[in-house]
Amino acid sequence: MAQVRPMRADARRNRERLLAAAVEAFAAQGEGASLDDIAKRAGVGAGTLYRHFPTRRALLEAVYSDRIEAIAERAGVLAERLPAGAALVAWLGELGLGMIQTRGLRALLSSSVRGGEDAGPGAGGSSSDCCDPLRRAVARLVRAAQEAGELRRDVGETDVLRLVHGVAIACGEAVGGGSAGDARDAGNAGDAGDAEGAEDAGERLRRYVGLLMEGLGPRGE
Amino acid sequence: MAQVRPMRADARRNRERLLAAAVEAFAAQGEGASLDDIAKRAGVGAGTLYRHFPTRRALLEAVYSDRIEAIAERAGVLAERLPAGAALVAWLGELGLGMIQTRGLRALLSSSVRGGEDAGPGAGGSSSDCCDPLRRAVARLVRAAQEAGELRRDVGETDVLRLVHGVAIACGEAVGGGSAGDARDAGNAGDAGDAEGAEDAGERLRRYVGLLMEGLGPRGE
DNA sequence: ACCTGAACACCGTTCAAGT
DNA sequence: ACCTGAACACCGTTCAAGT
Repeated sequence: MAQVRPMRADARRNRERLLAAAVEAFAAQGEGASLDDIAKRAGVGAGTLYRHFPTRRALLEAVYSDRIEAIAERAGVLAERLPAGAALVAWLGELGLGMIQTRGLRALLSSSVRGGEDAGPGAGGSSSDCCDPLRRAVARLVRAAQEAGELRRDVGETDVLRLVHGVAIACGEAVGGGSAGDARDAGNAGDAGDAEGAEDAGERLRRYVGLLMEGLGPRGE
Repeated sequence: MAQVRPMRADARRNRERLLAAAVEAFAAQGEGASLDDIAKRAGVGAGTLYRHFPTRRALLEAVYSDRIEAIAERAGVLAERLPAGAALVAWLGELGLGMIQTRGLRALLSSSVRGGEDAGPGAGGSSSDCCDPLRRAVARLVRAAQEAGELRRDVGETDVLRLVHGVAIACGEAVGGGSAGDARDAGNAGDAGDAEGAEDAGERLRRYVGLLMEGLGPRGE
């Protein structure tokens, strides 16, 4: 499963450089950043990028897999410290926050959760997916919350993951991300009686996750 | 505001042809369809496309504005026939269905609802937006539902619009859309106890809107 | 075994030249 | 007043030639 022979020194170095350039590029330009540009900034030929990362998705995964695993591991911590329902809410908040702060992360979960589309060319069955740790994490939290009677039993992990993803999309970009044209707190403020003045994406996320969880609570079960 | 002088005959004809080609292209390839291709299929030069529709968004709006207005008008009909809360739910279902069936529609509402990003280059303030009819429609339904005590008062039209948009994203593509590689009912079925066998995006949408509305109901107000 | 960079196909956008 | 299509800059991807 792991590399049998260690990589040649120059290959290893090029890989590092590519990853470093990609981190910067994705942060600055979003998940659609020019691959050619990344190769150039890394000081390697375009072919070298493709040799190490055959698809854009492969590069995205390499860049964000650590982050994804870190988020997944938070599930265990929260599950220990909080009652099942609260742990689920808290974890969904953290996941959502990660997604609104990091476009690349959102793109990755997006293509994983929506199935098909662009889940990678080699995705015959479900095979393995960099978001599997998130899947496992949410599965545990969901099951625990259901057993504690704090979550309706007719929703699955995929439902929850999908809904959080949707909610994160709904919240819009976090400010200070990097794109041009910030400082737009006006927008549609003073709409009607909207509780929405200078609220930012993070606050919105918390609010929406809260609403969602009320809908997910055990009704007249 | 409207065209002062009527368009020259050839210009008018080219416009029609472009629109027809765009409808087909967006339906087949999604909102990212090649503009060059659209011009070619319409039998006009690339410059002509840009003369009539200076941005991709302008073309999208021209293609889908009728559809948007039709959806907005449904709000009035539903408001007459149903209690306020039910009317809102039904209308959100229709809007969501439109979005999961028509990628171009989703793209349009997306850039309108998420503010910023690509709301068009000439968007200084909020100016006018092709989704304004939807805004007005949802505003009426929301207000009515709140006055009837069937919707919490701390959510605004924009919240509701955003949430439906998110839910539609969460549902994924409708089958039979046009993309390659359908017939994927397996995917992650048999997950755990997931109520998710061969469920399609439409059913999911209804389910999610239902969940959402339970969360939006007046809690212990 | 790995790297380079030219080559190809494609796309969006502009603009001088036409009618 | 409108149209055409060549031209330009850019991007993703491949592959022969190098070391």
